[in-house]
Amino acid sequence: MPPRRSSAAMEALLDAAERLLVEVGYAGITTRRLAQEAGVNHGLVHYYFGSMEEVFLQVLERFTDRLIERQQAMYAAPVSFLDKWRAAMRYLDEDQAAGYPKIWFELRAMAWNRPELRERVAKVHDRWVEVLLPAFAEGMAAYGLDAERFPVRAVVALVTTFNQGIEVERLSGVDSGHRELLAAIDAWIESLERRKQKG
Amino acid sequence: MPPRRSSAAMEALLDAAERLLVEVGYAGITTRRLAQEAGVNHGLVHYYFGSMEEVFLQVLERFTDRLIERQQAMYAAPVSFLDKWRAAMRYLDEDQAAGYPKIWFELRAMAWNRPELRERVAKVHDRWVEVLLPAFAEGMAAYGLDAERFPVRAVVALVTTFNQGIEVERLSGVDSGHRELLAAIDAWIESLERRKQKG
DNA sequence: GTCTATACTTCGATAGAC
DNA sequence: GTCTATCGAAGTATAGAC
Repeated sequence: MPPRRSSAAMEALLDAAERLLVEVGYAGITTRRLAQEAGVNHGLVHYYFGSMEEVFLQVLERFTDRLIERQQAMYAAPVSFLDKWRAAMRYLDEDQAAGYPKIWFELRAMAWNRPELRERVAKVHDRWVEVLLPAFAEGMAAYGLDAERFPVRAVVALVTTFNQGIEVERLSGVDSGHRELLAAIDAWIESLERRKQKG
Repeated sequence: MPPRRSSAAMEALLDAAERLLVEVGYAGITTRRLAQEAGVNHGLVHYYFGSMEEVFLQVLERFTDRLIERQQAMYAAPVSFLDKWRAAMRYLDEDQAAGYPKIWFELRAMAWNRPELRERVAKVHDRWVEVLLPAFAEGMAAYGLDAERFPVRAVVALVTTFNQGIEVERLSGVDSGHRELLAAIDAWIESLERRKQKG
């Protein structure tokens, strides 16, 4: 019977799975290749996880746990909304450098065809929205934006969708207009911040 | 030697591939399953296409050709920008009903790990942007929006990313804030349209 | 053009030696 | 816990009958 808590081999396999998601995508990961990447015997994959299905489930679980943690930490900082925004946009590039968007969207693409995984992805999104909602409500109030015409829920939906859209485009090798868009938004929020400090 | 032009069996296989992309995703499509779904013998898959690789390539080619056609037709109509926008947003739901976003994003997810396919996806995006750019330039000018603070390229990037973000969220079973967001945008453009007709 | 039969590979998974 | 050996199923692809 495999241990319920982590061992060195288990962690090595989960780490290897993330690397392979970046390198070859979920469809290209086999038990043998996974074991090779992790530097362990392929028999251990089944010893520890029982099936590939379970491997992917635990990869998703571990990755999203960390994702939520980072999201919460980012918006918990007691700084201006502009600074929170800029920190979040910085993460967009740092995450890309670390390969996180590839990992995340490979897991999500896999989840499109597996209800158990999709449910988990939807829950992670809800947690993300829960973090963004109060931050943006506060920000919009501070900047005196009309929450009647642009409900916070709508603004947050715009932010999550545009954020994911940027990442999806990048995964396809597209980044046309991204720089201009991020610059325009930054300048706009900055102008709101200035107006606030003046008035 | 297989024919270069289409035959009934070829079309049946390409149609079947699209259905299977919706039903099981690209990773679940095998030659045998594809042939079964198309109602033809699995030997024909290799007779006509030579390999699964080539099947997917032709599915992508055919699907994106049609996609570009529809995009061009939609924005070519000689109607107000508001009407174009509403037509495009209507397509968002019609396409979903037809399963197109699932097909499209399955192909794109596959392309994340295959440079030849990714290049094609990037080209399709460029064509999309080429359609949107003049339409939005015209719209922004008509509504008197400041193209200095919000460059057309930035606005178009916002539209493509938010559009794809909505579809990606839907594929994960998420649609929180989508209704509110689309309603807010529609109301905003409508107010611009009214202001234009008054002044 | 269409179908069957089959070669060959690789997969997930298990059994059992160590 | 780790490794080797192996099973049975399923994959791609091809050869050849019809």
